[in-house]
Amino acid sequence: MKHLPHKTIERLSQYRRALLICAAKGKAHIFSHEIAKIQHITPVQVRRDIMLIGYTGTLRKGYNVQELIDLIGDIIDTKEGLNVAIVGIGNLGRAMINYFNGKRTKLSIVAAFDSNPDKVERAFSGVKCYHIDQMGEIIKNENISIGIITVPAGAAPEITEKLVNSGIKGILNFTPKPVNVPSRIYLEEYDMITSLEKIAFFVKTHA
Amino acid sequence: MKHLPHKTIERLSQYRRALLICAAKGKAHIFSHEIAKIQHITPVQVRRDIMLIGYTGTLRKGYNVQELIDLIGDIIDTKEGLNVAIVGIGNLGRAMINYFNGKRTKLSIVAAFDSNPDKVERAFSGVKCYHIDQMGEIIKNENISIGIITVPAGAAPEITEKLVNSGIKGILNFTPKPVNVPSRIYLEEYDMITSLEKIAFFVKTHA
DNA sequence: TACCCTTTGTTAAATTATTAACAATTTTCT
DNA sequence: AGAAAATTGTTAATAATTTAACAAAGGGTA
Repeated sequence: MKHLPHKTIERLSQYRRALLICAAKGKAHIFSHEIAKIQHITPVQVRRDIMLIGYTGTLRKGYNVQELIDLIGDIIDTKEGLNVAIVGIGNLGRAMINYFNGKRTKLSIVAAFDSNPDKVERAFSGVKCYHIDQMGEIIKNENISIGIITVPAGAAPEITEKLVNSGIKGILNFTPKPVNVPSRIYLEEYDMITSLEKIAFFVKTHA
Repeated sequence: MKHLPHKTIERLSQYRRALLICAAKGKAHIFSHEIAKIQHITPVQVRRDIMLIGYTGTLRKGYNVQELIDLIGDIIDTKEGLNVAIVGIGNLGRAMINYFNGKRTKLSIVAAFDSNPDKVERAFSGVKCYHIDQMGEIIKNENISIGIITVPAGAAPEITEKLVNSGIKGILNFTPKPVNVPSRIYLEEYDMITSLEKIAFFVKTHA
């Protein structure tokens, strides 16, 4: 299989989540237009994405829900799963942990870090919190490959550097401050304010 | 001015934030490559975005920081500002409120809603929480145009419907469940799990 | 002055992403 | 059997986005 576009990867993740819900309801097959409806996109796009991963449905029944779930899993997940750490146990950090607890996934948050002594050595929704200075050690011992940054913006560069030095492979930065990482590390950044300002712009102009 | 691309709007919001920091440091002028460095993009893209909004820098000094901030404000903000409500006072909802409190911006979170009686009538970081049943009334009285959904996924469709019926203009949905809105309403959705799974994929394939 | 360096503004090209179009296939109905 | 309807898979077309290329301008310097 050749390159899968970034956007396709994102949609596959979302298809899988929708499919898992369908599977739980006992639905065995699904049509492209049904998936499309759930995700507010076009059926063509769904078929195209599915084509790109080399799966084939049947003409009258559509796609086999479980097969598609499994195939997307083969593409996105690693067999053993990946371990995740969260840095910064504020409201956002706790939200992430809670968010994850329900889901069954190949990604597990296995450690948290914070600089506040009141938080270290405590567990948050089952995830133990360590002091930031222990980051290098824990990340290596626990084989953690992804770090989520949910600290205040000012601390982001320093935390990023620590994560990079600890041998992390991917980073999700939720602070509004863009951070720099070596090109071997995959970086994703999301900024809530930007999302809101974008909505504001379109509300304003569409009015 | 003609259509500004979505991506340009997102970047303008980010440029402005970077520029505000520069201005606070007393920097009066900035080059496209400096902005680009901060945002990890190319200088050409910065110049192109700035061209699209009709601003012009000077050849030897670059762009005037304050002028650019003001112009981006003219584009993104409304003069009087927009009011925002947050629905669901869990960790994520509180994170959003805290996030906003520091920033000076034309968007203000003026109300929160929750179904938990222990939370209603309380204030969270200065934002008063009402019962969900009061949504229609409060949104009209407070002239709220944007709603942020931070409830558990299962409740998302019902909350969305209430927001729509209350006359909201834009929605930011943080639940993993895609919601349906009439086309007159601007909808933005963000799903943390998708972001993480995307990172996982690239960590896996880039290894 | 004449040349070099830097930076903007902008057009053109390339790339990426989405949408349209449609042949092929299977089922259902008459 | 033959026609009609629905759906997939795929190629072609379109649209959106990014990147490249480069002329023009200004300032420094020998």
